[in-house]
Amino acid sequence: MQSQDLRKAGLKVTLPRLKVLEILEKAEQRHLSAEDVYKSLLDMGEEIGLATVYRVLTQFEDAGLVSRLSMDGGHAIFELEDGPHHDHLMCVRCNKIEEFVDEVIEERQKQIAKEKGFEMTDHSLYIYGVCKSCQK
Amino acid sequence: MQSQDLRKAGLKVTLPRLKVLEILEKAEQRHLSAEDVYKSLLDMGEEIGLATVYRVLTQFEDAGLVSRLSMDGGHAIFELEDGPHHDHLMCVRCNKIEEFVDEVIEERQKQIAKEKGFEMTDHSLYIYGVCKSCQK
DNA sequence: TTAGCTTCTGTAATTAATTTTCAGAGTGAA
DNA sequence: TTCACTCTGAAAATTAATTACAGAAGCTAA
Repeated sequence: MQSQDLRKAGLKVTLPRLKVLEILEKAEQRHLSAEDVYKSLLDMGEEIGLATVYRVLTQFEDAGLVSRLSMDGGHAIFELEDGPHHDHLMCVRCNKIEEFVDEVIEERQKQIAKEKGFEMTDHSLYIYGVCKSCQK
Repeated sequence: MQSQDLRKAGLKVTLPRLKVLEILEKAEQRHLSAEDVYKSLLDMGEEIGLATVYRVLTQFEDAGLVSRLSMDGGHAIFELEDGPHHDHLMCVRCNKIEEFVDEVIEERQKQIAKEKGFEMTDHSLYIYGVCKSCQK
């Protein structure tokens, strides 16, 4: 029940928030820009302003429901925070994003932070390349 | 001689370009935003427009003299391309950036790209945390 | 060194993504 | 159901970065 997720996050249950959450959950591609979400809403016949989409996504981010990834070119994409931590592989041709989990790298990063005297709070790793289907 | 670097990059030798290059080379912190560079120019008494700074940095990037890093918050910082490839450790308090090189991670990344059928072209890794001097 | 073609530069306007303002509408605790 | 407080939409504002344009260098060749 999505309404519960919203309430748990300290957010009132409103139509825009329910719809945005629904889109994030049902999207076949897990990584969406604010614009993508906005377009999906229009496709669903929902009249929700772009400013509201941004607002809702930011609230979800603050609530830990989604995470924001800053892309090159100065725009952001959002993904639902379910499952465990993962990193990203991104195709430089079609912009498709794949996820992966790797313990070796996770471990090594902690190690490096420690060596440098950092108290690690987070990290972000992107591998860029040409995906299988774009290699033809 | 900096003029040589510019000419080699196919860029005419002009005052703005020389000055920007000089700042990138002499800065005590290797990671500067366009705004930072602009302010440094003003401090040096150079009357160079911000648009020119952006233009010059972009040209340097195209020429491979500097690389552009997209930060959270949608702005970019630039660093001089000397030395070997490295990744970044960033303090979430003071925004200071440290660099590190790690073969284990480099190797593992190639491995992962291969497993996923990607032809890896690049990657970017940021470890975020609180640096030693901010931990007090 | 000078002529002159080409590439720069500064100023101001423009773009793109995102955020904010403000007044009216909706939500939900009592 | 009431009512305070939060939310929303539309439009304006902000921020980072890019672009247009006309005048100002740089630099190759003579």
